[in-house]
Amino acid sequence: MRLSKTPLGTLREDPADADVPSHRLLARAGLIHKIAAGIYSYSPLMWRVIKKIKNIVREELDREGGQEILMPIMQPRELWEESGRWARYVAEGIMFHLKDKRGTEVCLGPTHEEVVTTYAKRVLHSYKQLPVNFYQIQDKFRDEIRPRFGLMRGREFMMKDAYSFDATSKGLDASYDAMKRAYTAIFTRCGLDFRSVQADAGAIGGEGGSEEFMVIAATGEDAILYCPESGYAANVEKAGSRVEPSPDAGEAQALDKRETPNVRTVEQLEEFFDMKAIRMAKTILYNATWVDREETVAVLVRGDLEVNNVKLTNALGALAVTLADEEAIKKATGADVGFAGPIGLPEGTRIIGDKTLRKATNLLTGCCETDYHCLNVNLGRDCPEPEWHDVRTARAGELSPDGKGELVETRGIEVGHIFKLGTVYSEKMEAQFTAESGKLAPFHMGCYGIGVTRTAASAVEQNHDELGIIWPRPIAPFEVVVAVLDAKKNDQVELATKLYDELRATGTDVCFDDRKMSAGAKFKDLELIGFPLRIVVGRKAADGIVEFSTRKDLEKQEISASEAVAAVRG
RNA sequence: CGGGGCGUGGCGCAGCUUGGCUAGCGCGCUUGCUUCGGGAGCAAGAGGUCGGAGGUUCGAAUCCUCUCGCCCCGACCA
Repeated sequence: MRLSKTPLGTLREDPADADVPSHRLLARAGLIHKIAAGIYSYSPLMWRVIKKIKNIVREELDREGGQEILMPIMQPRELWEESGRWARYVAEGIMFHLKDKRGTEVCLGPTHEEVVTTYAKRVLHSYKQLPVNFYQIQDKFRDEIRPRFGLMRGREFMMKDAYSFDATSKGLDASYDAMKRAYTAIFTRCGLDFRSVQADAGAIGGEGGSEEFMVIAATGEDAILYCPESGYAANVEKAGSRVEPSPDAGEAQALDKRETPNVRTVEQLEEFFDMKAIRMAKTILYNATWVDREETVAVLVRGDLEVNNVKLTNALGALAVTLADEEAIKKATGADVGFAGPIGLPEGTRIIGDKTLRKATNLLTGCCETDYHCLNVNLGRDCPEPEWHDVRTARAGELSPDGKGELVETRGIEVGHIFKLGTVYSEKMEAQFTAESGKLAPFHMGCYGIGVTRTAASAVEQNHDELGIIWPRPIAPFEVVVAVLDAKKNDQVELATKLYDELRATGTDVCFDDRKMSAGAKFKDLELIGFPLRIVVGRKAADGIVEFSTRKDLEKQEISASEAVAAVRG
């Protein structure tokens, strides 16, 4: 490709709406063009990047036995009623849906479990056909509450989604492991620094394990915790840890109500009673939402710890939880904010207790009365026995759940997510096959996603400097650029053209910067776009000398044209 | 959805508070001459319903109302 013939559209200034590096640089380099919030066009060069990522994905999935298919973007409501997800996705406002002129409802697919399960049901009838893994690379649509960060969180984006069908859960384990291998190979080949972590399965649901593949980057939207000693790694939404056990407070003693005027926070209580937070139980009221109802629930967590919303949502089996507002708190406790406690809540209020409090005795808590707290509270004696769950947020510095070392925190961009769905969808949608026993059995399913466009953005997020993008070679728009510095000088043009032709002839992924422009501007453009290797044909062209450099270190080497060819290919 | 901010040639912005004549600046674009290894100089040009609708006024980018869009901060996901 001659760069004189492609619209580069590089910008000298940062676009006003971009603030993370990948968004800023992709836009400045002219690689993406915004059409609406979270909706982009890709330039010819960007499309090459995406195609390269797609090809790596294809090769590695095919290697593990994946078979590429293509499923529709528009999906009928009935299908989503079968799986029971229509209401949830509509309630969460995450799905684009519309009616056709007859009033039939369809959605723009945010994911394809329903469609693929229906397909599998039609074409897979016997255990002899299993296992099988179907995948597609298709645009996905999600009505994100807040699209942002350019390609990081779009409303229309490109995703590879794969679905495995097995006869047994053991088979599913093997299919899942195969995908894990494929994902590891894919992100390694893309040249990314990543880590796989245990994850929450979220709205996709399912009964089995789930892991996310995270590209390590400071601007990542997810916090992850890992243990360098044991290799344990998890999204904070999911992460467990070992914390200092609650101190032994002895046998239960008589409840002791104390006046605590205007003492509302854990810090104030520590001072007022000269007692550590670890001996207290915070009572936090949440408003939880289910498909058909809303309810205020009380959550008890040790004074020195924090509640994890995702764990709480899962514990309740709710769609979502939000902190109760002041009005709701007053209504539920009959007291001012800061005095909620397990004692004195309305009859029937669900109380969730974090497991760290299970054996604790003689706690300090609120008691739903303004300006009072209680000492020697014993859960189950002074209030109904809480439902015990792990609803606590793990933190860096705490011990890994395996006890082998301390947890360290870092941030990551979720580029891949693999799930064991089990039989949830196949049962709901009656997707069955004839097993070896001759009886019908539901498929054991797995589902596996890769954000293709997000992967491209994360590569930029992880590989850039103040001058621009530094594409990893396997996914660069072109691996090599041959640039004529002065496109009006015949000797330069001749040598450069010869080099370009020669490299092309040997199958090198090379483009030719034959644009007539000043040298400085040309360098800036090429550095912004980020081709990994550069051959500059300049004033020494007559002697057959060119300049070779890599985008990464920009160190220039004057070598002969033939040496340059060797350098590129070596 | 709640809170904050912004819509002015392709991009980045000024002008708006205190209405006033042909709406400016930088980048980019076109043409010519010069320049030619780190975003060149000079000259001449092209390009704008000031997001949209309604209103106030002799007069609106500027004031009022409505509306659409975009960005940033909070709960979801690849």
